[in-house]
Amino acid sequence: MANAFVEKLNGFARLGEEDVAALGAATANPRAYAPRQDLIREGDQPGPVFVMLEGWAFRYKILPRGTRQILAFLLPGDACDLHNSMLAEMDHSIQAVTPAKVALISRAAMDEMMETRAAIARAMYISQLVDEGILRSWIVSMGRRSSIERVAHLMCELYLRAAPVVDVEAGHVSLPLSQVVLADALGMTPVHINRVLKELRASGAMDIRRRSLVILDPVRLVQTAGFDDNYLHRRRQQRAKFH
Amino acid sequence: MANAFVEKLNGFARLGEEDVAALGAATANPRAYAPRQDLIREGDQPGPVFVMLEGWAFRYKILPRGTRQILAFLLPGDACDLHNSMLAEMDHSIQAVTPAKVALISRAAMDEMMETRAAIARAMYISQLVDEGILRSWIVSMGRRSSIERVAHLMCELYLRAAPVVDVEAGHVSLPLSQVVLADALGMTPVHINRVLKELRASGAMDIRRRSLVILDPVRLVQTAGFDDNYLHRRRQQRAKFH
DNA sequence: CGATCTCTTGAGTTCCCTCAACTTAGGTGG
DNA sequence: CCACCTAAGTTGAGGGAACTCAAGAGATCG
Repeated sequence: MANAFVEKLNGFARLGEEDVAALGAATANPRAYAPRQDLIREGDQPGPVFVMLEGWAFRYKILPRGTRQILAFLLPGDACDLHNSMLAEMDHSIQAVTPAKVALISRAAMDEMMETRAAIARAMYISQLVDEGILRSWIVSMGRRSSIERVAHLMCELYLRAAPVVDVEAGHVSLPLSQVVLADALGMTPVHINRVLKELRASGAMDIRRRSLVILDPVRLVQTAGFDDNYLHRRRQQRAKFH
Repeated sequence: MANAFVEKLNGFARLGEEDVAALGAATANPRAYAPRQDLIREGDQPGPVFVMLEGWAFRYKILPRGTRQILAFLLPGDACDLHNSMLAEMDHSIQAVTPAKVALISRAAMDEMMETRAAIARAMYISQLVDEGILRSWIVSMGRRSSIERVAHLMCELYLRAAPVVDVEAGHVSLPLSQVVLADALGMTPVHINRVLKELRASGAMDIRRRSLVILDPVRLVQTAGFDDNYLHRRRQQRAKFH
């Protein structure tokens, strides 16, 4: 398979050879970003579509008081909002977590692909709907789940999203997120995240060590999270399973 | 102006006469919904695009434990996800708050409009981006704002969104949301919402009486909310001001 | 091999929740 | 038009989840 982007889109709509070729060409010259480097900042004028080929990134926003809220994680294969360039300015920033390779597809090239390649267009739209579903699931988590449920839920989400695109062996997936990052994503403090992780570890459900996530007891984890994968709309996909 | 939908889209892209006519035709036969009636339920197969012409609704999700999280408010002029019909099933439900008039635009009719009417397509895409921005701002609120900031922020958002489409006189706008609904939207309990509203009332920033929102001190409200309207992307719009 | 970031643990505090009772408003039928 | 009924709003008291502050241990890197 050419790259994570192609792989992901192919999970949403059956791509033909020409589609794959077009996507391959569009992502042929990725740009490298260092950890903590911003791909784009709040207030910037949106330009090309970003496509993560390697590495992780996140969308985030800094509040007046200096606190940070992470809004989404971008994994290999994920693309940033298709039509963003229609807006006058970004309302949030995007930053690399790990060293990352990111393809920049110009507005014109993207438009052309969307017009001439129906399968790609379809896959991109579905992908965007899924991203929105994830946003909504985060709102649900923050609003109505306890901290332990919230952490467990995010781990379920990230496991299922990461499994198809990174090296994974039986419930073991690399998770390059510090506790500070997790805290800012889940609306908690790093101190409390630490205690929750300890608790999840103690319960035997999962373990996070050296930046990798090991799901020891999938059933228990899904149960404590109250996790239902319907919002990821993985019908057509080579669904990763919990173990 | 024909209706709230036309008015809203015209705020995002300059519509021509033919565009307005096409939108008018597409929304000519709205369906009526009663308060608490679901427009569509989680698990249903998505069909036509919903367009709110009159009344308020919200997206929501019920958790296994029976708690509810509201994910977004739909005001007159708002449309539900353009490409939703590509998904196999809804991952959340939508319910009317007030008596509502809702146009149902079939997938085919919508596709045709998007293809032939560039201004409409552009406005719809921008509208969707703004909706996503609102989702993200809710995540920020839930994650990093105190309860009083959260309430104040939602009031700012709803005031600016409602002002263009409903009867409003100098900081006074009708707000048909019970405290239970507000609580489920903000991830709090009705009891606490009540106390926060009392506090906001006492501070002189705003008042909610008989289902209407009165913004008494816009500056103070915006300040306590830490509100910045950039995420609503109202550049081209007949921007409602706070008073 | 010091400097810095990340993680861990403890102690005390606060914000928001739970439970419970009461008041007010709105709507319906007698 | 009032009597009743139910939904919505209000207030108090007590408890608990998560926060703040603080300090030390463990990694990671130039």
